[in-house]
Amino acid sequence: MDTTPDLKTYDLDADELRLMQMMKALGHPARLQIFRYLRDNPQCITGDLVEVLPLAQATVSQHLKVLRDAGLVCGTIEGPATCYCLSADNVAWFAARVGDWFRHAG
Amino acid sequence: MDTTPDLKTYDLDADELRLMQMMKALGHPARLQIFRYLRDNPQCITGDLVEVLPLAQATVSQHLKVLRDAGLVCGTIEGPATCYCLSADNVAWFAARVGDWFRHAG
DNA sequence: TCGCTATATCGTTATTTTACGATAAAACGC
DNA sequence: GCGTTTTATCGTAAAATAACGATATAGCGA
Repeated sequence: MDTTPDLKTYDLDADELRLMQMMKALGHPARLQIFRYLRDNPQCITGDLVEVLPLAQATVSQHLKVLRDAGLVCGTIEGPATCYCLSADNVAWFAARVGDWFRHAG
Repeated sequence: MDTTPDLKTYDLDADELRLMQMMKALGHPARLQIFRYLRDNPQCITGDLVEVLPLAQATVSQHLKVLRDAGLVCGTIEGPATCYCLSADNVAWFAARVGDWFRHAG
């Protein structure tokens, strides 16, 4: 007899989950602002972002973690501060994948 | 004297807000699955999606509303059912905008 | 008209997210 | 070592989201 459970298998694969996580990360105004700031001001530190955004330092740090976990941003310790920049490869992957996924969809 | 309030003006413009809303809408597994299904199966009805997804009918309908509000999907009444398909123009806009926004960012 | 089908919306609960102040952790100058 | 600076993390409260069953709406056929 068949022991395989009757699961619905209309699932997302690993790449699609990654894509989804990135879109979820960017689907918040503060995080899109952070992303834009890093795009326009490479190599800035957390304090620069705190100054620009209407949010507490803890909140900005939390949003940075979401962007880091999504792989869109990386921070390197620079003395007492942390220097952030976009993760070029992953951002390029994101842009390319969105192109593949959506461009010929309409 | 200066009566303008000292607002932080590092805001998102209308296009960026629209982009954000679209990414937010797609940043959920069920909605990305719905989008993919509509991409691969144009002109399907709500019931088809309910059959494929492990969610109740009400929940699928709610997700469809989010996608509609984001402008990614449109539904037209087709007899007793509703026929859904991707909003070609807006999806193309999304793909193009992501390209602009992210491609030369890394 | 009376069901029957398909779907949207309502009302509610559980979960997740967001935001903050307070507190740790780490690097540097003195 | 001792402050100072900068940032991450913790703990928590408020708000938003996700999911469901139940109900309303609308079209079509008998």
